[in-house]
Amino acid sequence: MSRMREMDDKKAKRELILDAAVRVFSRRGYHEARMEEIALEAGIGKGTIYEYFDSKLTLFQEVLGRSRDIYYNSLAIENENSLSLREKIRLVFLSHIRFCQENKELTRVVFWDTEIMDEELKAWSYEKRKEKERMLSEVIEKAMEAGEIRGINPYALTLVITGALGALWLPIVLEEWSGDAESLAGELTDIIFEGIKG
Amino acid sequence: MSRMREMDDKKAKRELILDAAVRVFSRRGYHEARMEEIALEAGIGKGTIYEYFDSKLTLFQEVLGRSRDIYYNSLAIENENSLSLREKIRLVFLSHIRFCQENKELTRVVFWDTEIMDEELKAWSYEKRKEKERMLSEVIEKAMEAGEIRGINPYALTLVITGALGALWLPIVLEEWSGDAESLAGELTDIIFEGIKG
Amino acid sequence: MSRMREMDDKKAKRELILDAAVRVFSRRGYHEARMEEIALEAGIGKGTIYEYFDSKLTLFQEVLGRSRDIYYNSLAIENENSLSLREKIRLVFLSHIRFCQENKELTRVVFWDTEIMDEELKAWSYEKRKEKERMLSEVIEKAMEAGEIRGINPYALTLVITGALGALWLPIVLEEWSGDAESLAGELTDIIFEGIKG
Amino acid sequence: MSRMREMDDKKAKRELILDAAVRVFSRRGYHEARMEEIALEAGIGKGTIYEYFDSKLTLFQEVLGRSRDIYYNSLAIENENSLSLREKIRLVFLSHIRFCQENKELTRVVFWDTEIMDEELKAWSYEKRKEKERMLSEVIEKAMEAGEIRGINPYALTLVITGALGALWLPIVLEEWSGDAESLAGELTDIIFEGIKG
DNA sequence: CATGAATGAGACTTCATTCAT
DNA sequence: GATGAATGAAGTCTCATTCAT
Repeated sequence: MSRMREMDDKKAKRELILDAAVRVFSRRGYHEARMEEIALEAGIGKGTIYEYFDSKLTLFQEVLGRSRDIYYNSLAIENENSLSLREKIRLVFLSHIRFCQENKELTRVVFWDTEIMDEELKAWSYEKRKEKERMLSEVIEKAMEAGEIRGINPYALTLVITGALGALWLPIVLEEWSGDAESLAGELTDIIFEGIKG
Repeated sequence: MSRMREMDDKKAKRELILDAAVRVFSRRGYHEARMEEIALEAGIGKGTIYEYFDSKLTLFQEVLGRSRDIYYNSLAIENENSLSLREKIRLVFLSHIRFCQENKELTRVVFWDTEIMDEELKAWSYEKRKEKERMLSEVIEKAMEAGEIRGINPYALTLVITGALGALWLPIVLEEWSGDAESLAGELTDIIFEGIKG
Repeated sequence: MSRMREMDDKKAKRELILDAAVRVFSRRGYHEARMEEIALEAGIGKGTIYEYFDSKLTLFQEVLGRSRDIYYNSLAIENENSLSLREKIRLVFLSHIRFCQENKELTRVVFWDTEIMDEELKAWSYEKRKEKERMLSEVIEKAMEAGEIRGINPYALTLVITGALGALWLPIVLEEWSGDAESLAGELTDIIFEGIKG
Repeated sequence: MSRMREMDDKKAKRELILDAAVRVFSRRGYHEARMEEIALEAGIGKGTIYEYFDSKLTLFQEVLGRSRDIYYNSLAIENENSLSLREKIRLVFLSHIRFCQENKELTRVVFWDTEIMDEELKAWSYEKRKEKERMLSEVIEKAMEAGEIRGINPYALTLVITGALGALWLPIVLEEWSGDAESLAGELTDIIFEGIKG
């Protein structure tokens, strides 16, 4: 076998393992994923994984890294310098939605949260979130009827608001952001109400 | 000891364990948390936890449930029916930020994602996110200079956009949302640019 | 309270614990029995058992010892020296069957071959059995000398009798056999004396 | 390694574990037996046992089941239909004594009335005993019809025979009795057939 | 003396990783 | 190189026993 072909084989088997790992990590999360299941999914022996990856953690890091790279590449906004910001943002949203729709397993690895989640807890969690969404939607529709806000898709607004909330805890908790709450709350609300159009 | 006092003690010890558990689950995540560490943190013996909670999962469920309840109660928007939507949204943002600032450990339990996160991976993850933010900020500032958008806090806009993105994968992947990508992307962009004011 | 009364109380509580222990050991066996269940059954606190018994093993040893004493006393063949061997054997069978029928819990403790058997207990158990065999052998040899029975290996007869006794508790206690004690004792004795030859 | 050899190895290791388990269960009983001790006895690692058996209980069940099968097969009286009842009974005693003498550890596992006995095992155990009794009763009744033995209660005879068998293992295994199997079997049969009457 | 909350040694079991074949 | 049987560290949980009240 030529050295070229050998390397291709080597690369191909790595790829095989990574593909299997994406699927398994996606449906089990890191801790519930078993090396044996990944090997089985890849159709190879358990020990073979260790020929290509140092450890479970290493494998996961590569899976996560590649998945995120694929995701970020799919956003592809840097190549579109001629577009307006509006168009760029629209494109980001569009690419994101399409990526998620077309790569559910990759998406799960990239955005996965709370790994344990036995069925009871999952249901409870889901209900709580739905309740929050229902509450928000109700308030939004009332405000729309009252003419306080213009006609928009309430679900889209829900996404914007809950999204900002979800994005807002990490810098505070992990990066020790300690700015002024009043100003930030005001600025966020201002953007949502007045828009950013120049 | 009076029966009254006894019950207080019983309750107090439960509370003691829950407090310790919040701290340990917060800094380790569910799987990396060790029952022994929780006991140590609470200043009690390993077996004592099992006098108050059936299992590790049960304990975590209570910690998560209580943390979320505290969080949702802190938002407290239902009692403020007289306020305008604008004011309500501002209040939600404000409460959220203040809660996160004042209850970092609780926050971590409530919003925690991807539990493994050894230091290397955490750093890598952080860098990737920062890069995304920098990129966005740059684009935003350019658009602001060009007069395409009005003068706003770029970081606030970053939060709105990345937040919406972060909120957008779960319904697609877990709830099998399969609406039209084009319309949703358009509506989201529209909200951000035009605002929602009536 | 008088010293006399105190000692009665002390004795009464020991008795209370032993009674509870017989019931629990009988239905659970040694290893599955929980000290807490014994305390509950006795209507006292868990710690109180340790005021009267050094350990679970000690408690079991006393329960086993007393149960066996009660059993052996119920056989009561030594006081009946005037009887013929045939009548003695019939009486042993009869007493055994009646004891089993009337003391199912005690019976279970006595005959349930528990695996614990620390060295001390094993020795005690062994000695008790040997004593029973010696007694039987003596009686047999006397009867043989007296010409009441023909020349046989006394040990073999001991095996047949103690064997039948050992085989006789399980159907009574576990399968709720409730036939007529007199007839069965008679039939067994008859077989042993007359043989089964046609 | 050839697939044939592999399977032999796999089987051999199972056998290795089962052998070690017989020894350890025999000298410790179920509850006092430690998985680590079994592994040590087998000269393998603790985890290896779990490659071949699901749990400690499963392992014990197989040990007990196999031991009993070996014992029951050793009795082998069903193939000897031409023999008289007297000869059959003598053979049962003989086989039993020889089995106990030659398989002390197996014997201990078979006759040591362990308290574990989960429901499945209990049912299995009960069924096996009932089967033994049925077989004996059948043989007895046939012999009675044929006039080989006189009219007696077959159940009583069953008790005498199984009782003697049950009484016969302990002196052999624990007290290292090493008398002549032929004579003892003969003497027991003689007592049962001829009776002891002078 | 009586209690039961607290304890921690020690059991079973899992599973990432190794290594002889 | 590929394999999977073997490993043992490490985790959760139990329960006899202790001891402050």
